[in-house]
Amino acid sequence: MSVLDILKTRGFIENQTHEAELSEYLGKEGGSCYIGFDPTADSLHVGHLIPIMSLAHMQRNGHRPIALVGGGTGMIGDPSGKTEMRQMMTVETIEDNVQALKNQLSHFIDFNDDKAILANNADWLRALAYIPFLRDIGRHFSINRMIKAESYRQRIESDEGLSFIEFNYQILQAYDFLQLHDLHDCMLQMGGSDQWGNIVAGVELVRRTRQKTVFGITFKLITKSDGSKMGKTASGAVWLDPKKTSPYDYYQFWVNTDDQDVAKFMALFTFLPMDEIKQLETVTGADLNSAKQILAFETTALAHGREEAIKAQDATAAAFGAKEIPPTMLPSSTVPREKREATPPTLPTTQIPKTELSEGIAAYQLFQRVGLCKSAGDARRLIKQGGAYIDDQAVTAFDQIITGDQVNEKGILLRAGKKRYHRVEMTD
RNA sequence: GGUGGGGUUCCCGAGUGGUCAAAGGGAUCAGACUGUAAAUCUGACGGCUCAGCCUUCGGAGGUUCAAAUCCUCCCCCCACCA
Repeated sequence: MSVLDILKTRGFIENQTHEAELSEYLGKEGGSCYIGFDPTADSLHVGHLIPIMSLAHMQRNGHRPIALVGGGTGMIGDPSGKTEMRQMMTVETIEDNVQALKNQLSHFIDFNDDKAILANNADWLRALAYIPFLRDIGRHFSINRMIKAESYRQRIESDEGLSFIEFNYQILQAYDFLQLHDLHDCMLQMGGSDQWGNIVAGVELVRRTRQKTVFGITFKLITKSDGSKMGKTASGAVWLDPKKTSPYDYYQFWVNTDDQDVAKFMALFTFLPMDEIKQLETVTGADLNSAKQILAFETTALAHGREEAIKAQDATAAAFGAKEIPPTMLPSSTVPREKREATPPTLPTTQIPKTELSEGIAAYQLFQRVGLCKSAGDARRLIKQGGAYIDDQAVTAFDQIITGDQVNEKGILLRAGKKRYHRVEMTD
């Protein structure tokens, strides 16, 4: 089974060029493919996992993935799918982001011994000479064709319009493909479905200038069962950077997957074998929770390492109760299945001086102070509605006084609702 | 540049002088039910030293006992025309 089939059955692929040739190319080892990443943020997020996982699949099947960071194109901004002009970024910011990207990608892809390449299109784009570029590359592009594309047309008709540099984005991206083809023998570009136009432009440019057939694949836009885009929560994107989204929160994000999405996400975001994932279809009701634990464990282990995943699992057990995971479920997963002694989770903690605590703090002020509630009024409401707990005891009065006597060696455990915890520690 | 229509609490959107902290919906947060899911039901949803008070309706002034609502100037957005 070639990677192409794997990606297809796991639900990655939306569209592709050259059905037969591409299948043949990926059927034998030693191929190469690339995906572009925009260095517009200092961290990747869950939305980037589809391209990342697909590169990882490529590598696992004997091909060499290339992650192309848009150090050059990031200074322009891709108009595809955007309705506003992008903010231009400084060179320094982009350099920082490129470094961060590589760190995160290396969790999924092995960059050692040139088994994968991190390329930066700044290397060739910044040195570009305008006249030769127009002569050699620009002449292959038709304005007529480009302005017919939906993404450009929208922008052209809008009041802001489309600036000349943005208009060149597709040409530059096509040129990237050409460069990677020349430098690394790269024959395949993959990308989001909004990239189809840009990818095809690259395919054509290589054909015209090198008389070679190269390929393109676009990924499906992954939506949740309710139709919304996946990867966003109320508090924003779910980041791969542990400083921006803690491994525990990352794990929780996956545990909270909708029932209907579990199998789909398992196929896309883990490497567990498909025949085992298929068996999930017969799992219903509360048993699905075990599947979600596995999903969360596997995804967290990929992004943050096995150790962090175990910590997150234990913290989850402490907060929500430990459960055994049946050995028959996804047997290939190396998730710890036994019911273990729950260890206290590494929860966000606030330290409060002893002197202050001995005077006593009203419960609602405490909840506000640690950030569980955004205002005193918010905290009052929470308490009034019975959603505030201290050491698993519901707080009954908003002005209940908390003093140092109630602090044991572990501190006080505050809880808002079912899922939000915060620890208070007393300091001298 | 001209003409017309707008800017309301996180978002959409009602509100044309007092009964407006401002309808309705969405999002969100609690509670119930559950399986840390979904759906449903209930409640909350500007701030505070909370049966009271304070600050909000693009900005600055003004009229009035009283303004989101009326007047003046300014800023921004949208549509059509140029």
